[in-house]
Amino acid sequence: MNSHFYFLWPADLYEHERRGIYYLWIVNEKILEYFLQLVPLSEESIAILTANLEHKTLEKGEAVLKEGQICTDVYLVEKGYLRTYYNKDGIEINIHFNFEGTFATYLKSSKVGEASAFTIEAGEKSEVWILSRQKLVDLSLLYPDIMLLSRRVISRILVDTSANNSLLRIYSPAERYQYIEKNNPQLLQRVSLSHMASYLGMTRRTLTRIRGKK
Amino acid sequence: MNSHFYFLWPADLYEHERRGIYYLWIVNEKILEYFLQLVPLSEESIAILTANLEHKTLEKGEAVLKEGQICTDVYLVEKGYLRTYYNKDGIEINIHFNFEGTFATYLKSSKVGEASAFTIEAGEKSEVWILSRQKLVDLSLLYPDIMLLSRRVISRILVDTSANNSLLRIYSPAERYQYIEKNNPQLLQRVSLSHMASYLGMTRRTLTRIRGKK
DNA sequence: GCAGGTGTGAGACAAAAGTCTCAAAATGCA
DNA sequence: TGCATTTTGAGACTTTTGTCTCACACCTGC
Repeated sequence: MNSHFYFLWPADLYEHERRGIYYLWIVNEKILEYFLQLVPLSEESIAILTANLEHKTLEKGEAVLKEGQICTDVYLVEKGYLRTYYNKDGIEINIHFNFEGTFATYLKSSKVGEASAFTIEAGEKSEVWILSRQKLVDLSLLYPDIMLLSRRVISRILVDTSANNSLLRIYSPAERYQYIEKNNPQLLQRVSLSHMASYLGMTRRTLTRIRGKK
Repeated sequence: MNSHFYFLWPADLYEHERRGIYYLWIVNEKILEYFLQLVPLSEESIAILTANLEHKTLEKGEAVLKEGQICTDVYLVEKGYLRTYYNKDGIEINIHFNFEGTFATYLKSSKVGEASAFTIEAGEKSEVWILSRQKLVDLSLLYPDIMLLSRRVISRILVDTSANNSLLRIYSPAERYQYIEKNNPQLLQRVSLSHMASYLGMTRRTLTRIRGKK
């Protein structure tokens, strides 16, 4: 995709370029919806955004971001899910799971450029769309609706990741499991119990004990 | 403070009004610095912002936001500290502590208007400045630098509150204590052990055991 | 169908954390 | 200074969670 062309002269698109964008629009209808759920976008902004998305197919276990790398992109999950984990002495501790329609990135002190403490990889065979954070900033300066979108995306990521912030503090292990069972059952259906255990801040043994008691 | 006057005709301030603002500016030099650390502001924006700040002195245990209330403001701590806690069956579980120069609010799904699950009260005798979130939004539309400020404030709050997000998941109780000891020692100096315990996701007994072992 | 990898459930024991309690220490205030 | 309140440290015991282990079920590809 010749994204620079769109970036520099968005108003000057040739007809065949427009057709190209229209084609993309059809292909990524679902993805577009995810953006439009956050904020209404003009046709031009949609074209620019779509042109700047990069598609990637990930096999299970394939990483989009590895520990120590610098995270320059935002990942939007189309299919499958991304698993964010921390490696503690060879043991993976799951921090977050991103399912269809959600955004993932490594945000630390809200700056681009800090080495990631986490690895983000596909939990199952997945389709993701990659959006450069720098490009998002650049486009924000030109398009007010993209500025809004960029705020919402980052804000959504932060709210999502901190949603379970107090879970471990407030609830007992059994209560945490019940909370997920009630509020996020798809987690239990799609994520293995071993992964759930570290996500819930307990060992696999404790988790099976809780499940057994019911 | 006749904040509406400034809000509607910021450029038309009378001389004595300007003097009023100048006076405020002197009084809140420290507060102003907290804003300027986040983003450079024009003199006009500073005047508007300062005129829209409301000062409050809080006794220890006095709340700025109670569970069930709707949080419409952002609180900036000048002196003392704010304690955010969740009430679980009569037991207070501490979620966050806000010291001098930090911002507190109840952010849930980044919307204004959801009843707060937490109470925010003074942990010691405190001086706070209150800024309406709605006003921040309104001013953002008029002043680009306040728009930036508003983003930074919210983003700062989110990053701060989610900084310890993975602490409970990744570290053992003893490691959590050591982490705080190393990265946030003022917490241990100013917050009582009972409050620290629930913040660290353990009981007071466990915390004293950890401290005793050193 | 079968071999090999992956995920799961549970027993046995060890270790850690929680509960209840109370006396000592620290703090605040008149 | 002295009294009342709050905060803390720790003993004794119970309950929960973790560690190590192994057998079994379930896929998947050959």
